[in-house]
Amino acid sequence: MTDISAGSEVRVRFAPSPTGYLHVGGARTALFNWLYARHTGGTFLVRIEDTDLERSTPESVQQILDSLEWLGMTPDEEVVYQTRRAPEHKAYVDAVMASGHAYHDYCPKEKLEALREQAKTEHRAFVYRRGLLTEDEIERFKASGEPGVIRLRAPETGNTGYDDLVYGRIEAPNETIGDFVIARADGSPLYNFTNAVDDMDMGITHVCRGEDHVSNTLRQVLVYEALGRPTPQFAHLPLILGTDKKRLSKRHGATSVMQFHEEGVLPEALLNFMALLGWSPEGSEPEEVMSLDRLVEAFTLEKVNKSAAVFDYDKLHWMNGMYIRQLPKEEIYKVVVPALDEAYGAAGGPGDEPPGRAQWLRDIIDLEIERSRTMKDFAVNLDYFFAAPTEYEEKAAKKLLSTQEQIDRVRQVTAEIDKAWPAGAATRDEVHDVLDAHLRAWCEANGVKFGQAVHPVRLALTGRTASPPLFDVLYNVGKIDTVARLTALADYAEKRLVVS
RNA sequence: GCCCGGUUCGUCUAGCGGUUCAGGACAUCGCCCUCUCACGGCGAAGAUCACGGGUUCGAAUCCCGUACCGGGUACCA
Repeated sequence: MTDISAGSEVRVRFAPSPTGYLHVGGARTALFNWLYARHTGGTFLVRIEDTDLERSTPESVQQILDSLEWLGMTPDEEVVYQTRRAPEHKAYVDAVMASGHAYHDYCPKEKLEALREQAKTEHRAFVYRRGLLTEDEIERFKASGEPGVIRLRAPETGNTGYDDLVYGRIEAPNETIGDFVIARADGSPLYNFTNAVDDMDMGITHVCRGEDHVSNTLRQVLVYEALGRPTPQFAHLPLILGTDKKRLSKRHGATSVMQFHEEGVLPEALLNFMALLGWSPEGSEPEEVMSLDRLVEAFTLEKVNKSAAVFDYDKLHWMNGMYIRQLPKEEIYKVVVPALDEAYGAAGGPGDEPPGRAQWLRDIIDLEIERSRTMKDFAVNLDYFFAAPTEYEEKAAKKLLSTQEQIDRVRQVTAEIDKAWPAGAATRDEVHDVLDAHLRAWCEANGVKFGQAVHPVRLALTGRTASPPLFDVLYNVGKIDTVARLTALADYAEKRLVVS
């Protein structure tokens, strides 16, 4: 077995089968291929493995391509579709038949089943070999009209192996491999054959894929050998698991790339996070938040791990928050303004008051940037700017508004805010500073703790106990609404008092 | 069953025979900042390096075995 000559230009490929959307496992595989290509100045290709007609769909193809594009990993050459390469596949099957490395096999499924069962009870590996059937049997099966499959004739002694760039030497005795099927009875070729043959024709130098393909790689090495062709380098990547250490699936949360998109995860953050699943940069000082350029620069196959990694949504969201805070504000507005429009329409806002709704939207978005972990958080957390709260956090209401004294103070604070609010077109800072100073002075004079005065205001305006700095919220809610909301809270609290 | 892998804090990981009674990050908890939350800063807790044998003056690091987990063993990919 020979390897593709070192030094030639790197060509890698991502080869998904279009039987569903692109999930994080596939996306991580694509990313490692893409990073490796960029790091080495090589070429990144995509091949759609759609030979399973039963399960492949054009929708899946489109979804996978869309997802890759969203992540910014577009192929450097035209996408290859396996089903369009049927003539080439047939030529290779013919070649391997002609050279005696493959043969027709007429063994019916029932007999195979029986053989498998028997092997199991004898604690042996089941391996199919030419010669399992007598000439008589072959003739009889042939005559029955049952179409035969084509099997590759595998060596019976010695070992087959290869050097995995991640796992090291992988080797198995040939007596455990057996003659495997390379083409169905209808002539259509199977994965282990097409995969190897297409990689040859595409000039792939490095096959980088999930760890679930390690065992099959041995079979593919046999295909290369049967064809007398050098093998590419192989690098297998550890699997990605869910929190229960089982293979990541829908019940763990989002698994499809587009689902992360919809949930407001930024592509850069997803990429960064996925890169750290099974890989870490060389060097003594640890890096976690890494730009795409930095990832490309630092990425090597040598630093890929062998063991499976659990997908941690918390850490992804933390990292996404980091990326949101790094984003230029304009980028955030571009996404969040339309999201707010969609969620709330023309509700709320400053009306015709200067500086106008567009600026108002930007102002309130600014308030949530350091508080958001996904792009979706904005619309959820800014709701009170678009409509007065309809309910108040129960625990806070009980604590802050259970005595007449407390309620009276809310009314006093309301009056003070109303009185102190700067007239005319004051800026946010002016409003903030003036109200802050006035209320503090009032608290001082009346022996009220600042927090005591301010907490009910927050509850009145937002319905919650947590929000951006209160006077910034006030500014964007506006004087009239602020007073109205405070009055509403006091009325509500009084009603509760009477009832109880 | 057989073949092939994997196993360091809850999670992602650093570590590639001695400078590590194991470092960082997320999550958790505490303190600071502070009108709350968040951001930021500081700190705490958290790993007998799956287990058992070797090799060695010395092992998370090398070797063997066991356990557990995963993959393959298809006319799926």
